[in-house]
Amino acid sequence: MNLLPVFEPVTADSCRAPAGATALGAEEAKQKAMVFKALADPNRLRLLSIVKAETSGESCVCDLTGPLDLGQPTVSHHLKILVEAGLLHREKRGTWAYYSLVPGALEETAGLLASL
Amino acid sequence: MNLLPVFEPVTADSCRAPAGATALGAEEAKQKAMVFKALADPNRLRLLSIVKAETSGESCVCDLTGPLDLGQPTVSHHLKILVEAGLLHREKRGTWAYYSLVPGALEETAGLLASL
DNA sequence: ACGATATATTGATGCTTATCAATATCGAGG
DNA sequence: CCTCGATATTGATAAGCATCAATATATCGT
Repeated sequence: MNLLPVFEPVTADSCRAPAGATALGAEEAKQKAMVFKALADPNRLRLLSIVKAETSGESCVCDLTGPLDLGQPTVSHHLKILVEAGLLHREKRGTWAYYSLVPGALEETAGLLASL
Repeated sequence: MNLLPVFEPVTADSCRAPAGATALGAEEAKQKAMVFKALADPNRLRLLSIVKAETSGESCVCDLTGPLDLGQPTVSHHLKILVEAGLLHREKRGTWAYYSLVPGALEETAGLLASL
């Protein structure tokens, strides 16, 4: 699952074109909404924040389960969503899984707002 | 409902402080998540896009119901959510309701990502 | 090979949300 | 005042989501 630009054939079924012709297409909107959906949970925002604050650039799940008041499976679930949204990168080394910010992902997401 | 900075007393119930001490607090995370929740729907993104694309800076509901494949009450509901998130401004003139982008709101939201 | 530890997956449950149909409200014009 | 048109609200329903308990998987140390 990637977030590369998706070119969408302008489905010309819209009744009229009241200056909204250049607006976001349905498919494109769905893609962008997926990223914001990943951000639309307080615990996931905190996860991102913790990973970002880590000086080493990466955190293992054991470091993330404590600060949040959540069980380990739930944290694992949230991390998966963040990875699938393209915001976090997961690397497994031995028994541990290390999560790090995908470089530029937050900036790119901020850009989604500007290009609405 | 505003989005001004909220100062939260660091609830010192976290077991340890593994460099995550400076991370997002629970209350602050909930506030930010609320804004992203408003953006986490394809149709709401399209609504924002249409309003933004309008040269006059504002759109009435009748202009917004057409392009989206949704009924009028649903569009009204989505617009309300965007207003409550501080992203859209609503002004009623006569029978019509005009929606416009809150100046700087999108940029401020983008800033939320940078300040994670 | 075995037990211990870290993480992921599954299944279930309660809560939230997107949507619509029906109705209410509110302003304009006759 | 009454009707019409535009928007909002309510109630209901179905889909989605966050969470947990239990279990599975995988890796390390002995």
